[in-house]
Amino acid sequence: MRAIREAMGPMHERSAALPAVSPAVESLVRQMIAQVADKWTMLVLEALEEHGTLRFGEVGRTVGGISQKMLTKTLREMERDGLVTRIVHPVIPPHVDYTLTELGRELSAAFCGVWTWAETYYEQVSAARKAFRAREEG
Amino acid sequence: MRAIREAMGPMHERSAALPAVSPAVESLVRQMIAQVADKWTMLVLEALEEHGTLRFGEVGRTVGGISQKMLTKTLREMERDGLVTRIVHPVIPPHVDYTLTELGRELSAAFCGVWTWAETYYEQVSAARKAFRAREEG
DNA sequence: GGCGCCTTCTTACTTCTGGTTAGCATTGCG
DNA sequence: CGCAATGCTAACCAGAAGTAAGAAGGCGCC
Repeated sequence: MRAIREAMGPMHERSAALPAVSPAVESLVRQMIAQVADKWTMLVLEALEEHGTLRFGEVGRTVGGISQKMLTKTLREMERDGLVTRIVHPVIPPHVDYTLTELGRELSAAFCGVWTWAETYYEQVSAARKAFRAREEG
Repeated sequence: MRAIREAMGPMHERSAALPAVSPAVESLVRQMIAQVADKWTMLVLEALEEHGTLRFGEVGRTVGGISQKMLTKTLREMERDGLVTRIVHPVIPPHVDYTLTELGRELSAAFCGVWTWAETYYEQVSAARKAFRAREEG
């Protein structure tokens, strides 16, 4: 994710003609989008939204297919951004609970539209994909 | 993105207890999310939504900070998934126009919530980030 | 006529992210 | 004793993304 190209690298220097919002806000929002528009973040968000509070391993199993490393990293970043609270119960074996914050629930709600879109249009998308393949092969 | 771990690799094999939807649909939707929840896809989507039809270079400048390689790849995938139409005017120098399809506009609308979230809460997020840094350093 | 420009896209080469595997810490249980 | 359970880290490696350069080909400039 690399902090949105820390100086807006190649491809010219951004068109000067942007909508209304201030460039600073625009840049911040883009940073957030870049960090939040991550596969694992979305999946973890949905898992926690659906099940309430989950332990580390439960999040992993619910999300499915995520490595411990990425799960740790994703949850850390989400905690850092105030999307989840992380409660460590100092027992052996370790027990850590993750819960969405209000901010996290809001974001989850915002992503809801994307989930709905995916569920609504996945047939159209796979049709488009098939047509595309046929077009380029034929 | 790797097609949602082509066999749901590590971290056990998904919890058997999932909501209502069929596992096949669930998996397909996850694939789509994984491919569509990409930083560049979101940014390109927004650029095209906002400006209507754009040429290759214009998309790049509007998005800002994207390499030509990734722009080509992203637009190709979006075309393949039926999100944009790609119209090549066979002139020299080359001239290629990109426009959102109805499907793309729907997706853009779905992402609108995320943009709104980001604009609404970026102050809270940066506050949370600052607090987190203070907490872990102090 | 030769040179270079324009724009989109491709092709090496390099850097960085993410996955895999192994290990640590610490208590209880067989 | 030794091993399972749980959250997390470290080392290593494949694959993804960034960088830079080139190709195509008609047109303007000298």
